[in-house]
Amino acid sequence: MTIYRQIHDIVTASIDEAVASGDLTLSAAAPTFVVEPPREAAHGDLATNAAMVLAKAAGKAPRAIADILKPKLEKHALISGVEIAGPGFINLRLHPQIWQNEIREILNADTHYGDSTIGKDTKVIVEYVSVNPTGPMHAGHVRGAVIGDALVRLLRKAGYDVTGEYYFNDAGAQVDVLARTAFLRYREALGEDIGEIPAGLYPGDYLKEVGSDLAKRDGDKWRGKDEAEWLAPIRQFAVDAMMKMIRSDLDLIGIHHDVFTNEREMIENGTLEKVFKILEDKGLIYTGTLPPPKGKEMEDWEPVPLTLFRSSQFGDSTDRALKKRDGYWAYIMPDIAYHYDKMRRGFTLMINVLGADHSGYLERMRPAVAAISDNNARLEVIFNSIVKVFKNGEPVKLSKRSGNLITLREMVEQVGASAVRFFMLTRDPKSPLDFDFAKVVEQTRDNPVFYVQYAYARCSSVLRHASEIFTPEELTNEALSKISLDAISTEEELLLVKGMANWSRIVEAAALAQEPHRIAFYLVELAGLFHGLWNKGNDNAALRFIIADDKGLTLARLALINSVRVVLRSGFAIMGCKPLEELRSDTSVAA
RNA sequence: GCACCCGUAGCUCAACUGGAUAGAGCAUCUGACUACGAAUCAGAAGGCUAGGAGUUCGAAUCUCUUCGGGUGCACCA
Repeated sequence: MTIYRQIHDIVTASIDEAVASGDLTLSAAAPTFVVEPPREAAHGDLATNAAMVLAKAAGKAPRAIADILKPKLEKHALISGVEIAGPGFINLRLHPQIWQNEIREILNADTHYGDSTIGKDTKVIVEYVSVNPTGPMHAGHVRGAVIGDALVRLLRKAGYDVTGEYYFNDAGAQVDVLARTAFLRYREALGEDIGEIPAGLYPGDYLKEVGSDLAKRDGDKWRGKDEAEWLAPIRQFAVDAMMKMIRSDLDLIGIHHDVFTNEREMIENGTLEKVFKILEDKGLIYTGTLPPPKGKEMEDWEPVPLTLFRSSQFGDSTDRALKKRDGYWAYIMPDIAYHYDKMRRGFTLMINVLGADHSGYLERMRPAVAAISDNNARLEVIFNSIVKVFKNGEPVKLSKRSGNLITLREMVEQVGASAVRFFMLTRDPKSPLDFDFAKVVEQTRDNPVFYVQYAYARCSSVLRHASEIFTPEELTNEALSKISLDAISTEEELLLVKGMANWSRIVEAAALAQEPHRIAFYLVELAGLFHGLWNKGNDNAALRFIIADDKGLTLARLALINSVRVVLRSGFAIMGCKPLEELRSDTSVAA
């Protein structure tokens, strides 16, 4: 149990006690209150707003309620001081042993430290990347990929039952274009001069290999044949090749989805008809005419009766067409069917990570999910804004046409997977992000990636030195968790421990908010606490971690060091970054 | 026209989802290396949280509104 929860229980008990003794009368159930670290360290170790939120139900001023609770809290063994401050905050001071024990907790739990169970009854699917299989992953895809993967890891740590999924569209017009380009490359591989790739097809060289592989497999079997004959098999071949390429790109940054789902299979096995029938049975389908689109010049628009879904009953601004005028499915239908499939598989929380250019998606899909699940499943979308790429301080234009598109591979090769991942998580997904190649590898305070890695490397450095004095057996987490930690008592040391004790709260808050970037901010903060403590040792040799003539003190401080390493590793694990033991000038920040 | 997102120190961003005196880094100014790695640390200065109104014990956060920026708004995929 975390310290916060222990204290929360104690406060609850003191409220109950006050009610039982008649000191406090509540006209309603006690509302939820929080126990959290105060903004100002001078206010104590923990603070609660309990007295303030009780004010209404108790019909008393917050400070008066605090006065009633204060003596009851003071009696408690864990609490060394109680102060009432400001509008009615109750500030608590805890005995140092609490924090010393927290170090033991960390050492014992190892990277499971901070694990939570808040998600244990929720089956959640995170759909991310989902890039169409028409080319390699490029810079524009990386942010969403990293956010999605970090979210999967974060939710798992918070106890959710998580599936990370990739959904690819292998049934639309784009993959036909892919197939035609592949066919051209195939003819090229057979020795034909195909000239320039015509506009509208995919110009990239990556399809040359697909063409030659196809020639290798099938010989000249398709040459001179009608498109009707070769389109389907070559499309399949090309899509498989693209997915293979994308998966190896994703592997470069450590991303491995649990499930890959494709659109074609869903269309072919009749899911769309089935879902349509379900909506029809619910009375949500009718034939009608949509108003003309607003804000766009539509010269060829004319009112046409279409098969519509009553999505406005579920909060949409308009009903949506499910069939085109030619009677074939509208593009939204496979999406609805896909989300039906997610529901059928038992997911009650569906999170999609999408680029900000899909902002209209949520308005359309939420009603559909509500309708097919009878409001039992919730759809959330994390929109991530564009990443502006800079090289040598100059913005790099990303365009498929001009061919100067920066690939994921290029990014990873230049700065390393860990640095790419960490950097992508140093901002709220909604804000635009500048990715400057020079900045990401810069070894200064200004670069959060470096700053956190440096803290970890410093910890490791101390342990390397310590291993000259102590045996490996003396330095295991298990051994260190058993020694006396009374010596961990300076303000800076305790501040660091308090920072680490926050880890579980950060994990829970970040998971509930579905905001993995908070982990990055936390790590930077924790690294700062550590660097601060380290420098005390520069000012005063008695505060260094290794004190040659005091083995007991040194071991206690090594326990602290090890616990810092544990928490940093635990955080890195969610970020998907590899901690570095050493950062020599001849090695990169990147891992 | 409508919807969604954003607007916080000169710059880049936080603020634990309604809490106390709004915090960090960069840049500016002061200080700390016979190095458990100073690639760091300590300090100073910097704010009408875009403007206005409301909700309540309490607002950067919630509501309304004005302004400014981004994205999207088809039977396309």
